Amino acid sequence: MRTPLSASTVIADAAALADEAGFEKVTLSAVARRLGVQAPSLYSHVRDLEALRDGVTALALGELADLVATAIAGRSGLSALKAYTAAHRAYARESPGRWQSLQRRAGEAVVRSDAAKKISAQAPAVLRGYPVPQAEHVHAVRLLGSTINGFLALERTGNFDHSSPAPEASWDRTVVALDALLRAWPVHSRTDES
Amino acid sequence: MRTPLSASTVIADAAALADEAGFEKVTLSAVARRLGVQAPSLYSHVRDLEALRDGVTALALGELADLVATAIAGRSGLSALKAYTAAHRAYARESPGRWQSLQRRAGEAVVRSDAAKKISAQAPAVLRGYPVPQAEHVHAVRLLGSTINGFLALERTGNFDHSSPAPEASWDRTVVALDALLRAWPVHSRTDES
DNA sequence: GGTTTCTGCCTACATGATGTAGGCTGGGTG
DNA sequence: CACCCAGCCTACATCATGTAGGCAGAAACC
Repeated sequence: MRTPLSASTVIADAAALADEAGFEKVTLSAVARRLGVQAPSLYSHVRDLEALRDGVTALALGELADLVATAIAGRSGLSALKAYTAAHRAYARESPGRWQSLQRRAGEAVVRSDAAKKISAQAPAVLRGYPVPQAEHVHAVRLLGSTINGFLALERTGNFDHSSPAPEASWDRTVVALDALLRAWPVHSRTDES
Repeated sequence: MRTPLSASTVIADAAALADEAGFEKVTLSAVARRLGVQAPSLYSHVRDLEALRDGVTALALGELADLVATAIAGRSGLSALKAYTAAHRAYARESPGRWQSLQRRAGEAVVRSDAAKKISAQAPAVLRGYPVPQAEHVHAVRLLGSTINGFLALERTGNFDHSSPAPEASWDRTVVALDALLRAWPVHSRTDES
């Protein structure tokens, strides 16, 4: 073979396969076929199937972190929120398999990765433009993540296919609603009960 | 064997296996082992693996629809919203594998099932207690579903494990936030741009 | 009551996936 | 020039899906 395989080559090809056929179709034999080698050859570069999948997850995490970072740089408030959400949605649309790879419990190594740290610092950064008290940041971040990921997941699994209008409009409404929610957050930040 | 197998027996056992080991572990051979029969025997009751999984999804859809129906009966406003969300969360916690089976694109038969129709009528029912204009119902329903499913998915995949406090508190905040959002909805229902 | 039929699980098999063990080869190094 | 070893290979064990066809026992029919 011209260029020798490497862990990153294999993982990159797995990611491409995921985007084309869905993350659940990522298989050592399929990747081997695409690379024109025999399946056992891959085990020198990747420990096992789980490691391959985790590799794709780590790759996707890094890519998404970079995209979001560029998108929200120099923005705040609604502008930052729109950029943040749009970046997530764009990634989910353009790299569906990679995005899928993020919707699962990944190995410890991935969870501890720099990309993971970077990503989890981005939502709080967006929140800085809103009057959400520090103590409430966790909750706001979780709400934000839940809504965004949830919307993209439902859209992807076809949950919105049997009602009109197109998800597009609902997405815009959702972002605006989140903005309103964050701007009005103090209202809900009572410390007694919930 | 004492009692002969049937489609429902097989699917029920698959659902039990899903709750114990995760939906992705639902396999014809595993179910056959649990039932004490040989794998090919199952093909008389279930067309193939996809049909088995769809069966579990349909089962879960029906169970969840019933639980939610009981929960929201006779309630409205925040009370209905709390019941609606709590029922979803309880189902996700107590039947994790069945809940997982709902987070995927299911076959046409499942989508067209009565249970599916029933479920998709429940969120609009909760909305009746809120001043959301009819034309905006779709968007509100989608937002509601996105946030609830998204939260449960992130919680399940361990996204909240590395920050405190426990998801519990964020969940309550989220429900309250959704209530506030729905009560204030008219504010966002401008028809011009988004 | 005996024969027939049919239902429901069986064995046998083809295919394709994961993962292990160990062999072969060609390009870089003493 | 000989050696070595990195990197891919073949061979194999195991387990999953799905098909084909066999067999046995209970129900149905004469």
